[in-house]
Amino acid sequence: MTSTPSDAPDNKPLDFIRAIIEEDLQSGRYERVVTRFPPEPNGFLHIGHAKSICLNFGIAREYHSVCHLRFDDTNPSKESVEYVEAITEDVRWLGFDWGEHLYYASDYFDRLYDFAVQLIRMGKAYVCHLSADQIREQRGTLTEPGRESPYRDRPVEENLRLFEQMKNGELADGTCVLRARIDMASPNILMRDPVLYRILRTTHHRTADRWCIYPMYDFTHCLSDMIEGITHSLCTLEFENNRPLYDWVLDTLDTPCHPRQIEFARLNINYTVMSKRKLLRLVNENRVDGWDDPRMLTISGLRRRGYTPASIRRFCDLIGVGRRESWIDMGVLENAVREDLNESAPRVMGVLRPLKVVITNYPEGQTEQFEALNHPQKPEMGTRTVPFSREIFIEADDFMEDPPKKFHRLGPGREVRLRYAYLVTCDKVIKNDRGEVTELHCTHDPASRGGSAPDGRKVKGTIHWVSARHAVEAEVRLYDRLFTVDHPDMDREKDFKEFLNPDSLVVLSGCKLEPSLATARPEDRFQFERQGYFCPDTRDARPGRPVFNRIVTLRDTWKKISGQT
RNA sequence: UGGGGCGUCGUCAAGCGGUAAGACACAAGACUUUGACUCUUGCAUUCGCAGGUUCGAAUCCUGCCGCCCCAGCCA
Repeated sequence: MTSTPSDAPDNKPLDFIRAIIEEDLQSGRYERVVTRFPPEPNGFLHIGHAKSICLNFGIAREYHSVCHLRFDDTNPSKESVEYVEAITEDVRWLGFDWGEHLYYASDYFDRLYDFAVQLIRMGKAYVCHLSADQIREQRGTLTEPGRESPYRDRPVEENLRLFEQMKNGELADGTCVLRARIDMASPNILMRDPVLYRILRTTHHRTADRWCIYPMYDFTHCLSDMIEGITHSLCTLEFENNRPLYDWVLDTLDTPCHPRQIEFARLNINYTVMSKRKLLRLVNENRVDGWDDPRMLTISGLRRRGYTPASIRRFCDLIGVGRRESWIDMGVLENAVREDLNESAPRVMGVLRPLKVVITNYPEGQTEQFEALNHPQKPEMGTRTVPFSREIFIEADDFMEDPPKKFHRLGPGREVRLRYAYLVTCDKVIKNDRGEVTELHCTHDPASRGGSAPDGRKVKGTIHWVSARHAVEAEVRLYDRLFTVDHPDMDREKDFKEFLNPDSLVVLSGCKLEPSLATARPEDRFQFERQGYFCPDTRDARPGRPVFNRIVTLRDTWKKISGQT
């Protein structure tokens, strides 16, 4: 086999992992590159996993190689097929393909058992009857060495017999464990005779009740990597302490290859929580609408929210990979979708908080069709037709009774352009008994048909509108960050749920959308001009009852100028 | 106070002895029938701190300081 050159763009500096891989290929340490993404099926994938997925599958792609999808399913008490299915779907949706290489650590249970027996035969593992508490107690502390187990020097034959009894279900849960025989005085606590197997009578989602002993992570992971011929085993920083053990197992056992573990910093994003444990709590305690709540940074949540796979890949590309703990600003993620959707999303008009406007000098009963660009910068995306009539809706925010000088929109006596339609001037403000503006009377300039005046007068403001008679009524859901503080799970006293943002979801009903939106399909994404990007909610939208999710807002310079929040 | 890591702009992040890339954010301006997009310009005399080596250091050496990880029969 010959080494395969990377396809990575050479205009960009290599991250430290790709640099190591290049070295390994050049030095001949490895002849090819095989990676793997090894999720435990005990929860849904989130944006942090996407970083790992893009890294592992991305490297495989660059080296014309493969990335295995392997479920690390060694703890049946927390795992289930539902998670396996969700994870599979998410990885595929992100745009990656593992070909034939779908594996389960549980597929290796027989071989793992044999490796354990081998270790026992070598005098490198023993069955320990100490209780969990006793093991902990004898493990020592960060500064004191541990004490050796009284069972440490059991004869090989006895260990073999006992381990077989464990496997055969002759011993109750917790009776004993299989431990590696390494060094109770090691400064690395993980090397102080770590547990390799425990007895666990729980039905496994794949092997059912065939096993009542299950291998631990440190024993399983390195051997699974080895069995699959993985060359570079990429994981997060907290596994750095496990690397000596990873290497010990593979060095001690007679194995044909030895994958290289490389650790990188996990992804942190502010104003959210990332751990599966915390996400699970939000789900279980009904603080969100399930794992795919559009406010959650799970892959399924982002999908339902309307994020594109390309935007998530782009995000992972932007943040890079390194070894320092870092916090990425939520804005970077938002920027990645905007970048993608700005290119691809057709533009439409939708009024979220409608204010009725009557064009008093426009003939009653008349309708005109205006041609609107689907994408002003991309004529190839075509045009559509938008109906106009005497009564329309505009955005309530686009009118101010007493506007400041810099406000370019509508106000009493002010003229504004209705996008693609006419220039209109506000003549009259109608209010209810509470003093709230309920309706506007305007006059249009018939000569400004299409939006520009023949006399060339400049109108600074252009606002969007929807014909009242033709409007599609819809529910629109506006999302904001789930938490009010940048590091919700780093407060010593308060639980992270105390920082949930009560305004993270705002449901608007009675929104008025242009008629073309009546036929929106689940995969469609639109830019509601001047508002943001939106998509139909895949769970709640029904024919005749449209529901749209706001994916992300547009950048809003006016908000900054006016000092709104 | 054991061991393993990490410290370059507000946030990410290049740099690997030759005199601080880029991105986001921010600021100013241009353009604009989306206050969007796009474009232009500005934004670290300085690389956790202190010494040292060198003609020359973010890069090498020494010593401090700060932060993260490890004492699950979780992964």
